[in-house]
Amino acid sequence: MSQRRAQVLQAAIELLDEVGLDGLTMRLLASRLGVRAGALYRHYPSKQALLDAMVAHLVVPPGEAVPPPLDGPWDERLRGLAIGTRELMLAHRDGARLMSTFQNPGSEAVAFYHDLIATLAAAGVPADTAAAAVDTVMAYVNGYTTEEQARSVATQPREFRDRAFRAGLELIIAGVRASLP
Amino acid sequence: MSQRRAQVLQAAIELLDEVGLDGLTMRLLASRLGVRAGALYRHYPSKQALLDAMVAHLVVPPGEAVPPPLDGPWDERLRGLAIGTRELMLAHRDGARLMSTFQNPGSEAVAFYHDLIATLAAAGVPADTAAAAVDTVMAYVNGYTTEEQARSVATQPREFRDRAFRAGLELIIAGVRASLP
DNA sequence: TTCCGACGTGAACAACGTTCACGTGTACAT
DNA sequence: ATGTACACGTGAACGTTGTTCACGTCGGAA
Repeated sequence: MSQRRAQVLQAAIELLDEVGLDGLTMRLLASRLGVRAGALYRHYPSKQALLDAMVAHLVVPPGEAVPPPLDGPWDERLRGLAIGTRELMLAHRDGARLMSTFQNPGSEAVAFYHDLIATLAAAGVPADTAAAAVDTVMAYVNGYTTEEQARSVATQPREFRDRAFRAGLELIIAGVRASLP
Repeated sequence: MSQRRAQVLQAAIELLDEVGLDGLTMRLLASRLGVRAGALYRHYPSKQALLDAMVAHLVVPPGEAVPPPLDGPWDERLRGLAIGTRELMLAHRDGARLMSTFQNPGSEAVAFYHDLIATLAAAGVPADTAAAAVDTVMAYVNGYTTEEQARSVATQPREFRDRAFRAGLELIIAGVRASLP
């Protein structure tokens, strides 16, 4: 990766936290780099490509271990997936909306999914229920966090929102547990 | 409501299904009505106001009874809320995204929520769990349907997606049931 | 020295939401 | 019949957006 390319990416992420996704303009980003808008297209072919790069960079922070535990009981892994994903989204302004602009799941994430589903199945969860559980948790995380960040500047304190999120998550996990023999 | 105002609203909804939310332009909508873009501002003060009116019109289709049953067992009511909301979103292209541009919950919806929470509580669900259950279901419906509609032109047939949605929903309901004494 | 590649400029293009002074026509009251 | 009020639409513009492109500049390698 080109040196300058990385600087553009870095500046874009910083600017996102300052002005939000709607305020993130090619011209504003360029001016932050002391440059005109057209110059950015030397490094990224389009704004969408830049947004994709931002997602990829935030999802896999370099030099950081994979957050969710790769072993352990199925419910802890499911919890780790949900909490870790939400943490990732909350780490930056409009993080959830930004993530939803990205569709390529990435082979690493896909592998993690399959492994997680296999773990659930090994714990006795019916095969179709295991897949449904992972999808359900992801849909819930996405829906909850998107709405949470859309409600402008946090009407409720973080602790409250954490508790509500955990409550819903435990509800789903309890549902999965109920499907065990 | 002015006659013309209703025609603009009607045309906007039809155009939404043809070109999607991103293609829904004031100029295109105006040309569909045989008019210039500026004329639309006689009827709606802004595009956002028009989008809000579209949501309000779609959420409460005139001359149609309230879809979710107002009585019955708590799990059927929860199911009705989830399925009905998803049905509403799927009724039009980009329906989920359109709904999420609207934030005023509307007093009617709020009343329905409180009534539903009371029903859950009456059935023995702990008070905080009841509120969490409704929030969780709504977050799930939003997350699932948004992702479903974002995946361009339905990679999977409707029947499959219905089954997957129901599976996740039943998972949450089972989780609520597990909290009963 | 020459050449090449990375980088940036400046001006433009099309499209967007929005505004505004200015025209219509229709209906109702005088 | 005349005047007036109102609903509706025009046409042109403004500022902003993403994007393109011919043209520069500058440093290092051949």
